[in-house]
Amino acid sequence: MSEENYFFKLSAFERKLLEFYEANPDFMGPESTRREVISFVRGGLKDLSVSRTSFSWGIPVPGDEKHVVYVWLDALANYITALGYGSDDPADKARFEKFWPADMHLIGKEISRFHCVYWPAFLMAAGLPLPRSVKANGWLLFDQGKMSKSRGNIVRAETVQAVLGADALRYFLLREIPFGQDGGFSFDALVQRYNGDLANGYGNLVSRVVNMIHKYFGGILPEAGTETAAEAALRESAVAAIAAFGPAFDELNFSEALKALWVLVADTDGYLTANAPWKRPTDRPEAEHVALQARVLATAAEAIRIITALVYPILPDSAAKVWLQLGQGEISAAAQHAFLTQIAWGGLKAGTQFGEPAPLFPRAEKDAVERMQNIEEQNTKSAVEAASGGSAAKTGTATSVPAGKEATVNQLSEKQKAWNGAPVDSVGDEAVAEGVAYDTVAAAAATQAATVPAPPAAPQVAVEEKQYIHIDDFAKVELRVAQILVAERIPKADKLLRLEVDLGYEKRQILAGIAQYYEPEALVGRKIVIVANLAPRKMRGLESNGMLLAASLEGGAPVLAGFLEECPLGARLK
RNA sequence: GGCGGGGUAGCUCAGCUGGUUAGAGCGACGGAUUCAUAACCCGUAGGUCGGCAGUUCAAGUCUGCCUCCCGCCA
Repeated sequence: MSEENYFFKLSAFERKLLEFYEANPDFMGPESTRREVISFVRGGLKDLSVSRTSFSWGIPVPGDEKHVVYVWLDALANYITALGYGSDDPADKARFEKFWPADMHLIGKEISRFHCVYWPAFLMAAGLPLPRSVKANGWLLFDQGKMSKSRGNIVRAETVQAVLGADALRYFLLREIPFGQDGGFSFDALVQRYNGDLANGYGNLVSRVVNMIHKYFGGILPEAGTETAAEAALRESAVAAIAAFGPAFDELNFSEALKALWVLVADTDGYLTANAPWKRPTDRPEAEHVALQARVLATAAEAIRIITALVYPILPDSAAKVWLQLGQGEISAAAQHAFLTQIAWGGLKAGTQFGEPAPLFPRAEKDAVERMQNIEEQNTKSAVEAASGGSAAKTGTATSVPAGKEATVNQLSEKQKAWNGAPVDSVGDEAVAEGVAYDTVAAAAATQAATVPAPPAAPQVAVEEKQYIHIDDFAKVELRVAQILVAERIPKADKLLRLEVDLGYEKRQILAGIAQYYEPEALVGRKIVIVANLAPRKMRGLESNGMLLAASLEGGAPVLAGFLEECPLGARLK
């Protein structure tokens, strides 16, 4: 078969590209990718076919519309056209000026050629600045024997989030898998990391120190007093952790950064045990013991403060809790003022009122793995059902999406071995805005971690003009007691839960936007209040008949309405 | 088939320009302890560093061949 194509004269850029790589050693990473790409270019570049006439879907070539632009030329160009390149609108132009060149394209390693060779050549040809760097991460592989029974051997981020929390997933991906390398994902490994590093390590350390400060000093941070050799050693350990963490993080070497930081966790644990502030030898005078307790606990708390500040990008939810326990307020505010990047020993002030101790990472029990597998299995089943009939569009997008996400998913499901969860839904948009290409969940998590989370919106108290309603208006609302029979997550919907409730006289399906706050399993059997005469509505293809009542807090978790005494199903509230 | 990256203790990985008994964490086992999330602390566990050959006074660490895994390309 033959057809007429337009070609991009890639061969003309061979030398320029090699010179560029030479002059910008940090452009590509990790090192393996860099070598691979350079060696590829040295091997000679052929001109690249960039149009097709054999089909019509795609963007017509200007001036020769029987051709459509084919794959990588248009795909890569999206990085800049999405930012406003080529537009006459001043706002678009300004946006392009502001965001281009991108600081980093974060991609999967299999598409490094397109981002490290073709894309720079296209930009050179157009006279545009090149992205400052392209970093390629590896794959997440699945433990074959364990999970790939049915065809759907993917794991969704929500599954892990539901059982262990999003922090746990971020931590696992960034700690377990050295950047750039392939890494295996398994629920066992995840739980092992979670229990070992988070529950037994960081979480337990925070717990013992905060508890003792409450127990021995009423929750008020005591004055550390004079430093002894032991405190000096811990301080030096903290300084070393700070020094190691930043550079490793900047190089995307998250696993090394975390490893270095966890040395401080272990040192702090060891320091506590060695000084045993909970035990007073009989020959130690009371006053002396109190001084020791003060010194040891204040020092350990300071180490925790350092650990927490550094780990914040990776464990944002947990770090925020610890920050409160340390009496430091909202960590997002500290992050905004760059307090966290200027972290140095000695930030805690004596006299600070500590918050209440609260568990950070409850130890995962043996059933955690099973629970995640069950959730995943159910999701897979529903996904398969939902997918039947809607696969036509898939093939088309697989070849034209630049970031490789769709392409990746397809390849993986073919090969039945890689893991690919659903990224948090906001990631996609941010990726475009920042000119960052996403690939696997690891990449998404990595970048999420590298980005300081946005501060929560300021609490808003709605001041509304008071409008009275008549009793008849209220009577129109049919509130009834219902019991939840079934609760399950809906594939690709991170907020919605599908509930089946029993009203005594009938059963019905209700969709509720509480998936981020309630675990489906925990809801089954609960008696709740629903609006029984709300007009039915379809969401995600499922019909919702009614709604459930919950106290809703601005930016906070909802609290389902319930009863203290027993009451029959279907009973009307009025 | 071509190019590139990998194969180090049960698991996940460190090991710079070759140099004393090959390391860390987890897991396992033994001990100690109770502030803490059956957590923490201490100690033990001995892996022919994928295989073979070579260079060298000396090789996971350099060279060649082989083998297995992975990516890109054909």
